[in-house]
Amino acid sequence: MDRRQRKTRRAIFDAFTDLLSRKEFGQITVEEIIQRADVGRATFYAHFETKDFLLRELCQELFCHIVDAACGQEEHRHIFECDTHEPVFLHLFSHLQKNDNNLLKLLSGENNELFLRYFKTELRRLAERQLPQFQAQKDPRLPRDFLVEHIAATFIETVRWWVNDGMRLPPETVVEYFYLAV
Amino acid sequence: MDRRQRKTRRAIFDAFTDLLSRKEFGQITVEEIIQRADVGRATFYAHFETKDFLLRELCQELFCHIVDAACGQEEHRHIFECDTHEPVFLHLFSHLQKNDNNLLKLLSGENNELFLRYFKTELRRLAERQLPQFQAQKDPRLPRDFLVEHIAATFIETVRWWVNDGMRLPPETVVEYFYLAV
DNA sequence: ATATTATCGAACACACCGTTCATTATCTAA
DNA sequence: TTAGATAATGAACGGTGTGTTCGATAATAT
Repeated sequence: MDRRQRKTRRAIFDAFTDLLSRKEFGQITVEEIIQRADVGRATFYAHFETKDFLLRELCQELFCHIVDAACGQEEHRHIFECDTHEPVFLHLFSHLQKNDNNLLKLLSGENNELFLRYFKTELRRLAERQLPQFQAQKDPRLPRDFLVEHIAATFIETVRWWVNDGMRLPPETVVEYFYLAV
Repeated sequence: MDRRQRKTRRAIFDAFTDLLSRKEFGQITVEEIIQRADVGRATFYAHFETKDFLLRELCQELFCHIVDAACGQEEHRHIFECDTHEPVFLHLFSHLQKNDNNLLKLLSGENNELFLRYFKTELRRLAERQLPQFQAQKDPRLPRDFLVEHIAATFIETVRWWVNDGMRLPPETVVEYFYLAV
């Protein structure tokens, strides 16, 4: 990939995450992004079809890494610090607490449908892998897909609750709540 | 209230729910609403500050009724059919299945943050009332507000799962899944 | 019957979107 | 190192939707 492309791409990503830390996704305009990134309007659209695609790519970068790291698939570069040998979900909570990237604010924000969809998609993948561990505790009458959905949703709600509270609790406590709830 | 006001208000509500059954909330424009409602632009804004406020009022009408009916508080008019003596959550599922009003499509749609917030707010109210029934089954270490949040979220996710599946299952089965999951 | 109040309709300024294009800068491969 | 390819620039454009304004008109209440 051309160095010029990499540079503008990074500039846009940086400007975007910076803006995300200040205001709602829905309130952010392409105008603002390109101004902060110091990039031409046409250039932005040469890289991303719309604002939504920008978010999608950002999320994919983050979630894919987090979940794959949690699964012990170390094929991705480690931009984030993490300790791979903790139990999976604890690892996730730690990871989220360590390198927030301002993305978690999306969880408690207003117009974050897209963000949550991407997050949930990755969590479903994870829940699928970890399913036996939960099936053991739960009633066998529950349909498999229902259970997967439930685990993913409960995880997200737990994170949301945690974030709204300012992430004061240590990951060890939160993961305990998660396991007690789910 | 002036009969004219009631008429336009109803016209707008009708046009809006009609549109909701066809397309995403985010894709609906004020333009479309007033055209379908056959109402002047200025008139719309005389009634509702924005599109979001319109949704809010619609949701409040529906959810307040449903939850209050479920709680046995019969102070509201009964626009919807319902059988008040079933257990609360079963009652809710039945209610949702009976008079969909196209609102449930919002649960599985794309840009429904607002709708979900209103729904969840009402469900928290309900969960608060029903809390003892759940606390008995759950570990006492779980913080009260965490548990309330968890119940509300699990209910919504259950409904969402049900709706996405075409609401094929009878309310009795769904409520069983809900109780097994939560 | 009259004063009030809602609606109309047309226009307005505004904000943002996504695209186009000619020009300039930067890269890559020979 | 140079020639050809590729990317970024900047300015402008048409389009769509928003929310507001205002005088004129029609329905309502008392």
